[in-house]
Amino acid sequence: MSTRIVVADDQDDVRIGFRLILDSQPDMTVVGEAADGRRAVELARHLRPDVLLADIRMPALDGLEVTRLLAAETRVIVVTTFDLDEYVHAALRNGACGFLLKRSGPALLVEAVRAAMAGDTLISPQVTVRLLRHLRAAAPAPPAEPLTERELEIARLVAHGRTNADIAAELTISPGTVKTHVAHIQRKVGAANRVGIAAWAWSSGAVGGPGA
Amino acid sequence: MSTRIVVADDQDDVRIGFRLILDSQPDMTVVGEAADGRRAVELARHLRPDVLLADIRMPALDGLEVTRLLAAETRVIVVTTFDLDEYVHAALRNGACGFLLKRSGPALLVEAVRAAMAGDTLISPQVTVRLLRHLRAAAPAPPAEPLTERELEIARLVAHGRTNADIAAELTISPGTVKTHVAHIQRKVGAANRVGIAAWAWSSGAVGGPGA
DNA sequence: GGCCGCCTCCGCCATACGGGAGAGGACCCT
DNA sequence: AGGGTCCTCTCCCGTATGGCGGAGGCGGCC
Repeated sequence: MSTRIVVADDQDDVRIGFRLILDSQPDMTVVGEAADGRRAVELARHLRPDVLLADIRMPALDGLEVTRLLAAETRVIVVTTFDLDEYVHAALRNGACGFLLKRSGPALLVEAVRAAMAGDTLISPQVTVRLLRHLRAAAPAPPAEPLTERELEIARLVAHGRTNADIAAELTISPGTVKTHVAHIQRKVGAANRVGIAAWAWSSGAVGGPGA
Repeated sequence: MSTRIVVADDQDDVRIGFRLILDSQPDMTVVGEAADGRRAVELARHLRPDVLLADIRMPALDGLEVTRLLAAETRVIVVTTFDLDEYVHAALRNGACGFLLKRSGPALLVEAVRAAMAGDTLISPQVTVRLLRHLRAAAPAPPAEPLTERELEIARLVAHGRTNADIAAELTISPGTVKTHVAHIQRKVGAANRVGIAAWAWSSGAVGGPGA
């Protein structure tokens, strides 16, 4: 069974190029093309392809909107020429299963389709490097002094907005003890108040991020 | 000029496989192999390859440590069988230029090397999907009521640990006004206190995250 | 003109928080 | 046995915060 693909892009030559690349794969078939966003949605709903490749800049409906509308029913890979941060985030937030730059080359295009089929997400390396800037930026700001296990535990609770009394109850210790821990954490991470602890925890990945 | 590569992995067959794949590329040459981390560092410092492929689980020194030691001088792509979150973050934090699962296949291996050479970062699609979990999870939690511009501005400042007086000074308004805004924000996002606002802001992408 | 949302400001009061200092017990390592 | 780290708890005090209600000015919309 071949992977059925729809290509949506307002430029004829791009669609032709994609079709050429994908059809040359033994297990992939381009079953439809759309030149604007509205048509892309119609086509996807009608043909029910396994994967939709959607350009961002399209008439009628842009690729990000198309992604939002179709994410629940079709795997959408967003393709674009411009690696603007807003695009990447909007695309992934809207449920895209991949983000490709047109200049990434045929091999990655094919791999992105395979990844999407497997339920994974391939992002162009040029884009990934920008996505990770935040993560890298967070790295050089680890606490000068590392937190102990208990402190980390409390820091996480603080970061979720729990009060000292709250935390004390949860850990079955005295509120005073929580205050002591919080004070230590503040000193260690250089926070002026508990919100500073929250900011540190969220930005350094101690919570919320994959680290949680 | 061919891309010079060193492969570090304690399993013979893995090294052989990588060498086979990479040497079959016209523009890539494996110039050395190491079976443990210490040897990998020595080899990299001696041969000065363009790219080092490093397994995580190795004797003497694991791939994450190797990455940390060499990141400044060599492009390191971390390769592993296990897509544990801690691995990914540690690797990228330590300066890796790529993160590959061994089961990702030859095409991605080659692409990862090319990406590293171009200063980009390729991450296995299987891993990316986990990296993005929090980003996706953040989307379905928008505030029931949307914040006004002013409120969003203040929410961001709150999320960074600023006090009301602080914020008032920055925006040249009265501290009382800030309190009013904060109270409104709390009600809208359903936070019991200002740290709850911070948690909302960080997790929903209003600040810090890619959304900022 | 009237309605409404937004931003701005005011006061009062109870509570949570942050700073500082001190201290005992459990555990580990030397 | 002694030193170290970590967790636990206590007291005091000043400030920041959160909850309450009220109010005026401004701009857009009907």
